[in-house]
Amino acid sequence: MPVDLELAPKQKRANGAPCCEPVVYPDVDREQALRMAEVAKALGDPIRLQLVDVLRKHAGKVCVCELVPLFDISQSTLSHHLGKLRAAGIVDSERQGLWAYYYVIPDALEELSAWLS
Amino acid sequence: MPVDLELAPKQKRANGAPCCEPVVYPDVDREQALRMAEVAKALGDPIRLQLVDVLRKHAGKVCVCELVPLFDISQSTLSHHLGKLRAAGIVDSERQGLWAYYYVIPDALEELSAWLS
DNA sequence: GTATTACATCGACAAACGTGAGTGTTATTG
DNA sequence: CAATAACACTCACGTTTGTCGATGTAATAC
Repeated sequence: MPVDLELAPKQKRANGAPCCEPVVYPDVDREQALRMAEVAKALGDPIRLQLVDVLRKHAGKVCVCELVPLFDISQSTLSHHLGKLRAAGIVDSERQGLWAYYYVIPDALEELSAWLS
Repeated sequence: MPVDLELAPKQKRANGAPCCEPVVYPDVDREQALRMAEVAKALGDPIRLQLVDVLRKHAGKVCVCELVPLFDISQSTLSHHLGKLRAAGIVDSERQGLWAYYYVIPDALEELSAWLS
């Protein structure tokens, strides 16, 4: 919201004097920021974002062989993206014979989602 | 939610036959994915995430000179991060004499936030 | 006018990234 | 058994990233 608080009428500080006193501080500490940024970074690729979208909407376990034809990338690149999502703690997978099934880890997106709301 | 739908009992496809028919599709189209991934990517760095946190919570325009002492990075690096946030359409700035004031663009995070919820 | 401050931009660097071709591993089919 | 499918992993590549020091630009203070 463009509240347009008073823009503190600053003055150039005297030689060597400290600049503006900071009057605002982050509510989110470094630890939280690291966790949420890791999740956001993993979502920061359109293919990975669509992957998560598919997995979330399906709300079950999806075979990689169903994901491959949805995207215009090679199988190895898709595997790489799934690996990134797993490394970020967003998804996990389960082997079943020849097939691998991926699913979204419940609550993995919650902290970021809550912060954004 | 770990609904654990039936894991379709796949069978190895015959030589040359198409693999699994995809039964799931993304709800989010390519355009949306590109927009949201751009925002997520910009939030995918802990310093930028904290920057956005400060600017959002303050709900007004914040002078760069107040932001610099909050983080353990050089002024030029901070400027670089603010530039990235601006390029992603998350923040904008306003010059006032020697000082620059940054603020979050209303609704810039809305699409991503809604998708995550 | 001169000195100095606030901020953005440039140049450089190592590290990480997205991508595909190729390879390896394991399981299934026949 | 042999052939082959599904998937992850390795290697190589060009691109992007985060970082800092140095420089540029514009405005203020004296």
